[in-house]
Amino acid sequence: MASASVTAPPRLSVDEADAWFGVLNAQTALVRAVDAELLAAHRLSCSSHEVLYRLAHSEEGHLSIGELGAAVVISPSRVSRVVDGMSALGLVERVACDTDARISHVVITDAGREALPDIERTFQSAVREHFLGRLTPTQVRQLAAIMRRLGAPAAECAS
Amino acid sequence: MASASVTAPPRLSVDEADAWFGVLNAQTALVRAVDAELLAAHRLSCSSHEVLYRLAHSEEGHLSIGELGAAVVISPSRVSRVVDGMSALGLVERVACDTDARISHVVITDAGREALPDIERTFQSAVREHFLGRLTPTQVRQLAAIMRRLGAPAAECAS
DNA sequence: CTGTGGTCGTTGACTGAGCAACCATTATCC
DNA sequence: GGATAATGGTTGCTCAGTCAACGACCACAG
Repeated sequence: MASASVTAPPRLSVDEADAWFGVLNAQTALVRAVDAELLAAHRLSCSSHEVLYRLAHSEEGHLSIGELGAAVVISPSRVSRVVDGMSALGLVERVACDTDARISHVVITDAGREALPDIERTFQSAVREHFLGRLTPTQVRQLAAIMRRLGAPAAECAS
Repeated sequence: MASASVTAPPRLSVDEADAWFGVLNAQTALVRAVDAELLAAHRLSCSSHEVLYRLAHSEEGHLSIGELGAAVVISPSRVSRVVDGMSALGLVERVACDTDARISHVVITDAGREALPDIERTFQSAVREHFLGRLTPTQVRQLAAIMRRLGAPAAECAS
C-alpha cells in the first residue's frame, strides 16, 4: 500500500469532524431529552410535536400526509401512523379532500387547538433548557443560517 | 381562554425555530444520505462507521463497550450488537481485558485496519458532498464551535 | 475469606422508522 | 370513453435503537 497521497483523500480537519459528529450526536441527545419531557407531559414524541407544529403554522390550516412527511423529514408511512396515534389522542383528524379523493387533509381538532399552548410551553422550555440556552444569540443565528442552507433544495453552494 | 401573555411562554423566534427543526431534520437527511453510500460501498451504517472511527482515533487502540456508547451516543446494548455485526464482517474483535474481566476491549483487526482507508474515502467524499461542501469554511468553523459547546458536559452557559 | 453492593456487558421485549407492495384514485393519451 | 401510467396513502416486514432484567465480575467491609 503505502503512499497515502496518491488518490489524496482529503482528510477531515478537526473542525470538519467536530461539525459532522457533533450534528449527529447532538441531535440524538437533544431529541432524547426533549422527547422525554414531551412524552411525560403530553404523550407526544418529537415527531408528533413537529407534525402538530407544522399544522398549527400552516397557511390553510391543513396539510396532506405527503406535505407533512416532507416538512418533518419522515416517510409517508410513518406520518400515517403518527397521525393515527395523534388522532387517537384527539389532537388531529383526517378530513377527505373534496377535489381529490386520494388526499387526506390532516387538521387540528378543537381539542388539539386547545391543548396547543400547553404543549408549546413544555416544548419551548425544554428546547431552551437543553439547546438554545446553551448557545449565544449569535450562535443561534449562525446555526439557523447554516440549517437553512442545508435544508435548501440543493445547489446554492456558491457562497 | 384568551390572553396568551398571562403566563407569557417565550415564543420561539424564527431563528430559534429554524435552528431547532433544522438540526433535527438536517441530521435525519444527512444520515440517510451518507448511510446509503456507506452501506452500498462497505455494508456499514453511520453508527458502525463512527465506532470504527473512534477506535481508529483512540490513544490506546481499543475502547470498551461503554466508552464507545458514550462517544457515539448510543446505548451499550446497541453498541454490543453493532460490534457483533462488525466483528462478523471481520473489522473488529473483542479482546478480554486482562485487569478486569467484565470489560471487553474492542479493537480493530488487521483486516479492519486494511479496509479503513477505503471506508474513510467513501465517508469523506459523502460528507463533503452532502454536508461540508454546502457550507462555507467559516460556517463549518462556527458549527464545530456550536457542537463542541452542546456536547460539553453542561454548564458553560456563560458566554 | 465471604458477603454485599456497584459496574460492565449481553439478552429479550418493545418502540420508532423506512422500504416495498398494494389499493384507490386521478391524469394522460389514443 | 377506456386502457395505461402516475400519485397519495395504508399495510406488512425488517432494521435501528432503547429500556429493563440478568449474569459475571470487581471492590470493599467485616
